[in-house]
Amino acid sequence: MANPSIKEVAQRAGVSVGTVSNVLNRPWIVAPRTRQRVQDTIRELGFVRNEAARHLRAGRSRTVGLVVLDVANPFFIDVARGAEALADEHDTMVVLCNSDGDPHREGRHLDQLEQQRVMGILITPVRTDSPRLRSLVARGTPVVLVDRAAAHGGRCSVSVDDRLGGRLAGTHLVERGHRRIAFVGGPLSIQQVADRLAGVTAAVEEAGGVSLETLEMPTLSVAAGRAAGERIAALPDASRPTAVFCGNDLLALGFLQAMAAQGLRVPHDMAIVGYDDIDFAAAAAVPLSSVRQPRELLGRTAMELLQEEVEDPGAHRHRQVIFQPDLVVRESSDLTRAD
Amino acid sequence: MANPSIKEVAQRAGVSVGTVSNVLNRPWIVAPRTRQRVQDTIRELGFVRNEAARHLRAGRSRTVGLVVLDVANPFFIDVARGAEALADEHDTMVVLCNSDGDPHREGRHLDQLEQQRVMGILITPVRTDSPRLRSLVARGTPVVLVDRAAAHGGRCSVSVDDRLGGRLAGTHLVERGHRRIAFVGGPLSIQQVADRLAGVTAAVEEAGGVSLETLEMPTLSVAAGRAAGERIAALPDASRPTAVFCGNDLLALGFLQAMAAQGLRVPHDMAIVGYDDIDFAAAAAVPLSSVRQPRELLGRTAMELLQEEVEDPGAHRHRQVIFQPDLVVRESSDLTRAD
DNA sequence: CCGTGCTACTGAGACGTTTCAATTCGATGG
DNA sequence: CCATCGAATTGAAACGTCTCAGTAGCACGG
Repeated sequence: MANPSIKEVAQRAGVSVGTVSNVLNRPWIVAPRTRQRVQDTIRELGFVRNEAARHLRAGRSRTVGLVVLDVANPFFIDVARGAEALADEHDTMVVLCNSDGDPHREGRHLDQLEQQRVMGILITPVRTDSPRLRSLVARGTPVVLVDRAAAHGGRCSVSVDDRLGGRLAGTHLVERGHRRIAFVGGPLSIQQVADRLAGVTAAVEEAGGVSLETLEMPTLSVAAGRAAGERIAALPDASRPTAVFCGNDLLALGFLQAMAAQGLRVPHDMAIVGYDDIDFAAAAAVPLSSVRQPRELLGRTAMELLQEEVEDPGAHRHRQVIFQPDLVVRESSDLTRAD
Repeated sequence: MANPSIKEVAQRAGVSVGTVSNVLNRPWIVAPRTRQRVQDTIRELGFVRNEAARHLRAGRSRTVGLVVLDVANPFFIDVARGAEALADEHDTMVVLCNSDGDPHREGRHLDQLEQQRVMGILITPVRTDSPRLRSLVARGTPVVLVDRAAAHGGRCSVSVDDRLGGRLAGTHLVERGHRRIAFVGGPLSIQQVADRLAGVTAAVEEAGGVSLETLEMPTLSVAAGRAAGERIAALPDASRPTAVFCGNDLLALGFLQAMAAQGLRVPHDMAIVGYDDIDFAAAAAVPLSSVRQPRELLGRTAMELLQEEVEDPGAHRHRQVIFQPDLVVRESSDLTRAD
């Protein structure tokens, strides 16, 4: 009635369970006649392998967990696509988990994934070095950090040079003549955000005579960007920055909306540079300048490192891959393109 | 060394495996002293439950599969969030799978999910009634259709009245005086798209004296929308439609970009109405009018129906829940709001 | 006809958990 | 002191698969 097992297939086909298993896993060692008979029976009975049993037997599953900070951010979706593309080639499944920037949620997902004995975990952690993550690794689950460099050599990581990204944005704005710049970021406890700030700070300091003020928002969302925009728009003209560098594109989009709502023109009254260069950045009210990251490549490379580690843990040496971002200048920070 | 099992915990704590299992699952029946001792041992050894074994024993997993047409579409991400919110309350995990509109990919995901013996599957199927899905149900995996009404009473479904949505958009454009309207849609094999077209068609026919032309694109993506926009922009002024209704917001955003690139003003030269009202619609170059669907509620309700079915299959009666969409008018179709 | 070597197949054991009937152990009451 | 009872604990079976040592059968050469 319910799902037939390998045993029932064996019985019906008149062979042993071992033979059915062989048909499934190493068909070439089974005589063609037998193989055919078993395959027919499988179809007839509608037999479906029980992954849980395989998994229990094998000790490890064929699943990889991917824990991201925000599924609503298309940046992470692209990272996931990259990871999944490679996973497909390895007959592996990717489970996407959303921590939403909450360490507690992150912990819950890690628990679940560890209980599932996943092959490994790709994660953009909420905090840099949680003990939870450390114990995970200690107990034998390979972890690859995504979009964040590993502090120690204890694990692999794939990241983008966020300091450089911040510097690119800062230098660009300084070169366009801005002397009052604001940085709108998410919580500085997120390493990427802190690094981007450090980058823009360095660029500004080198330039000299340029002020940089920081607005730390609780999240990296469109709503937070809108709130930040409203606060900045409320400043008197004289003290209001003329350019803003946002910690990611969601913030930038929100900020842009606020500018429109408050009647400030972009880029005339306010230049904006975002981060990530998500697809929607180019489609915004005013096309957004943004620091581009190789999103899919990030995910794909992380999965590559993980597969490498899983396939030969002995030979594997942890590596820190760091990509370079580049700046895409569009209308939001370029007066020459504006009407 | 490796992950300790319940057996090693039992040994170390000087109890039987049954007792450890009881501490884990029904702690109240274990004497406090023993319970404490076992819990200490668990912590000491870093014991982590093996979900595969539980699952094998239990016969079914605590996971639900959610198969969507396009993860890059924020609409489905919101649906997923709604589903996950409820899943959390039931201590259930959601696995998000992306069919990308490809029946083959969809089939692969369904195979994987069935092998995992998931509790159930929430799916926006590529085609209306695939045999693959039917056999899944026949073999005992509960399926709830999402964003699509079930043709027969054989399963639950949660959907939005797409015909009504199309009608709202059509009526709106007709009322604004448009007499040449275009529908830009994804493949009409997708039921939602066909229904939206049917709705707008009905609205146009009722109005009389209004022409509707259809442009069927291969996908519901920003790129496809851009391509559609370029084709329509290339038409001579006299025969070019003055308004377009796009099958979803991604198409609409792409279409909007093409208008800007070709020098056509929105809404003056071309009015645009999208579908889904994703968050980015409001942040577009010209804020998009769009037909809004209760995205999270869609996911949450689907999960509710599934849980209901799983918890008491006997008492469960399949239901078709249908929500009403509504139209959000913004600048892209409203001359009075444009500068 | 026997030994050898091969191919094809068999069957038991193990993976880690849950469950449940069976057992042990004290305490209580007669 | 024995019978009884309840609480606490035990131990084995079962879930479905894979693996591996073993067996059967056959062909071939000597």
